[in-house]
Amino acid sequence: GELPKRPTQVAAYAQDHPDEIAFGTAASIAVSAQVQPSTLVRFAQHFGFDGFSGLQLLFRARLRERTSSYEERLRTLEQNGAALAESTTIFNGFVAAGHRSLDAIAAAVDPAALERAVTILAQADTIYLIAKRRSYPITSYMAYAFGKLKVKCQLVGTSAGIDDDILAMATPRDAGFAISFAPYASESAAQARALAERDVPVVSLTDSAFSPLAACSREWFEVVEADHAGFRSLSASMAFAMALTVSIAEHRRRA
Amino acid sequence: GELPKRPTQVAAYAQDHPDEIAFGTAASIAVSAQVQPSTLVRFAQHFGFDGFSGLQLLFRARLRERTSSYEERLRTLEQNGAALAESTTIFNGFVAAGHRSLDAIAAAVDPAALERAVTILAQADTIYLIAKRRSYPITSYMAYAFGKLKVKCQLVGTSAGIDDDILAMATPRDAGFAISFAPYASESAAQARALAERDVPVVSLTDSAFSPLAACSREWFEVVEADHAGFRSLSASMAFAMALTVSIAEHRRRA
DNA sequence: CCCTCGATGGAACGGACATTCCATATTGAC
DNA sequence: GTCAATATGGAATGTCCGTTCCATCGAGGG
Repeated sequence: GELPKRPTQVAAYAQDHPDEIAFGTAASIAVSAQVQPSTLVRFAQHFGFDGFSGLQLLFRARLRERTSSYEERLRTLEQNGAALAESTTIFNGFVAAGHRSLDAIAAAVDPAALERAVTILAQADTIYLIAKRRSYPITSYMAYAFGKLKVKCQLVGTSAGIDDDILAMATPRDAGFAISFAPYASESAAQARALAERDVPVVSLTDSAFSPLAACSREWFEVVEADHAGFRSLSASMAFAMALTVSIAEHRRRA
Repeated sequence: GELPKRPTQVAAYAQDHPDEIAFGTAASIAVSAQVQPSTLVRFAQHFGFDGFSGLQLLFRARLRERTSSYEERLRTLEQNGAALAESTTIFNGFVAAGHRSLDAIAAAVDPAALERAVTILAQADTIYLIAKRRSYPITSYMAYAFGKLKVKCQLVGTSAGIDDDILAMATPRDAGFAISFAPYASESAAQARALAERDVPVVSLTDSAFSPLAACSREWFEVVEADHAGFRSLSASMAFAMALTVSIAEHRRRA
């Protein structure tokens, strides 16, 4: 609905700074939003609240629910710690690790670099997916998705022996996507380097700047998977891999 | 460090109800924690704050950071909506889908059922992992992890033809773990049912009670993966699979 | 051009709040 | 057992907050 000038100003401020509404005082918010405290009260009353405090309660409740979703749940569970079955503790650990990993990769990925990587791979004739051991499930899912999306790709690392023969067919018009985490499978690094030396562009996903993959890649991305009990969650890598896969398909569809 | 009685009481309350500390007033918190308001002030001052308000500010800041991690980030990004590269939008979508999936599975898994499933699989001689298509990466990672953990398992669905021969070797002393999502690969369902009919206990991960897997499983778990652009994230399934894998290994180690 | 009605700014008010202070209780040492 | 030091409860206090009220402003209609 339409509102007069000041109320509109308040509404906009509330949208942009919900935390401020939740935590601040009417006076402090009034200064920030450049209105009078009385305007805040009138604004709240206009929406059926008794006064500003009522509206503030709503914002606080919303904030409470937000956080109480999984962190709160974990905390509650951890309180009963000893009483919990070991499996549940482990499960919660992996769920939490997944969340943390996703947060980490969301913060780490540079949008511009991602766009460049998508462009490189979208222009490739065939995409060679290189991964061993615990990275393999990721390329395996990518291969499945690429198949659905009608993007030509070759999964490397599946059967013994013929990998290098397959990679030998790659030309500069193709591209490689390599994944390797510490301790880096030397095979993957060698294969990626071999492609790079023959001017086949390589994009990679790894876990540090010291990875051998970083050195031979046109674009590379860092993902630090939070681990639990020594095993990584793969949640973040999966999300990234899927984003890359779908983006490539989209890029091609439009081209 | 050690504290007198009332301060300890306050500390315990603060641990259990951080939101209350953040939002409430000294008076209301005093009632909830069954102490005097003055105790709260003294407690805060004991930790170097000017008064209770200082401590409250800390709790509010903590709450702010929590929520502003990924939800806030998404909101900020979405505001610039059109200006963003398509790849970044897709990437954010998958990260968000991952978070949602993890939240969903955390809420859906029954700890008791998980513990029963772990017990079943831990007692198995060999664990047969059944999955096709987009579920395959999950069992593929499980097979890798089981290998590391020295748990005997057989990955089914990898090479053509010999699957049924491998499954024919399963006895009631073994167990099966099957994953299938809609549209259910009929092969997986048939293989799981075949095991069940020969009294081989089966545990499964699927996405609805109507799944053919649910019918033939001793224990089954529901995971609804949030999707983006038609592709599921697998984040939740991965977390669950890893929890199951590690729990089984732990269970065996102690037995 | 003037009148009316809603919007706005700002001062005044009442209440609730955090804080402080002091009397009392409790603990620990000698 | 006594004393000192610390912890605790509860009332008093001064400040800040949300709210209300009123004067002024501006827009739209007659």
